[in-house]
Amino acid sequence: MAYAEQYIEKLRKSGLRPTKQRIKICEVLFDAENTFHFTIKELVKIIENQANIKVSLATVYNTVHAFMRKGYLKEIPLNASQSYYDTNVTHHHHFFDEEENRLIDIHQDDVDEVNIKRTIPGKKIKSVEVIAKIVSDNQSQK
Amino acid sequence: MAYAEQYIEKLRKSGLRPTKQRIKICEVLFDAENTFHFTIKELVKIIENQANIKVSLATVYNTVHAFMRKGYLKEIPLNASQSYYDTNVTHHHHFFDEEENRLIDIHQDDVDEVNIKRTIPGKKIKSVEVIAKIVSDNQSQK
DNA sequence: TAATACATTATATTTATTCTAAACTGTTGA
DNA sequence: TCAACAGTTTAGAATAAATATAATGTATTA
Repeated sequence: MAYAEQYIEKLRKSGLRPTKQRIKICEVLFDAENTFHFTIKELVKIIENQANIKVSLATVYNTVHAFMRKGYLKEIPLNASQSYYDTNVTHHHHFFDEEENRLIDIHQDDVDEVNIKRTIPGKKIKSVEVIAKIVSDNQSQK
Repeated sequence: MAYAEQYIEKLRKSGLRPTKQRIKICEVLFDAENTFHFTIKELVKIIENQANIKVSLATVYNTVHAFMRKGYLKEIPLNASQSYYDTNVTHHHHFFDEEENRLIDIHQDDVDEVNIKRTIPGKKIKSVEVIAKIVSDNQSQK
């Protein structure tokens, strides 16, 4: 709760009113020592477990989208039934373990700069994401 | 229709019965001179427009999934409300134009090999996909 | 502190996708 | 060739994520 002030500041600076729901969501997302991945469903569950306040599903969606627009969160490009979000907004990539449905960060230093030689007239590259799908490495493979 | 024979062959080889619905879907997907991207909804529309036969939505889903399992199609990793599929199953990457909701192929030669230095014990990399999001390049930007 | 613009909420709605169970069809082997 | 079977198609129902709605509540402002 000690961090509430800085979240109020953060929200205000980006033109979002610091409501108690948004501050609570900030605490869940940005108090954590490490960045992490989540789905809306998981986020709702965390809020339910650690908060005394009730936050409606619509608010969670709205807030997550607002935070994305402000660059506090990013969406991980994955074809999953639910969207995955990342509190780590620095430039990095992901392994996706399809067997365990688990995302693992790949630090930027662990991937050579992705250099795309082709350009599209009138467009510029906003972001580059690498998704490496991984599966069990059964030794006994041909 | 001249290609029907080869589709029958293709389906049979992969253990799928060559039904008239599947052959029709093959014609739509693989007769095209160029590879292309599509959503289920778009595929249904194409089939409706160029076929005399009626194919139910469930069959389209089943067939697309069967073709994916066989490696005839692949899914493009994108957080979109609908899944995007690609008839180009060779190793390549994509631009995604968020403003126009448009996918553009990036040929493998236009991207340096993505070399991931990190490994996960017991796992091996199955596929590596690069998604480059592009936006309008307004000259007048700081 | 009143007015107002923005937020939250419960609920309904939308939409993609999956499921179901009955009817149908391609294949196999006699 | 045909019966039997396993795989397939189908319409419609079910599911679930995400979005819209509209009434109520709250932060901001002057």
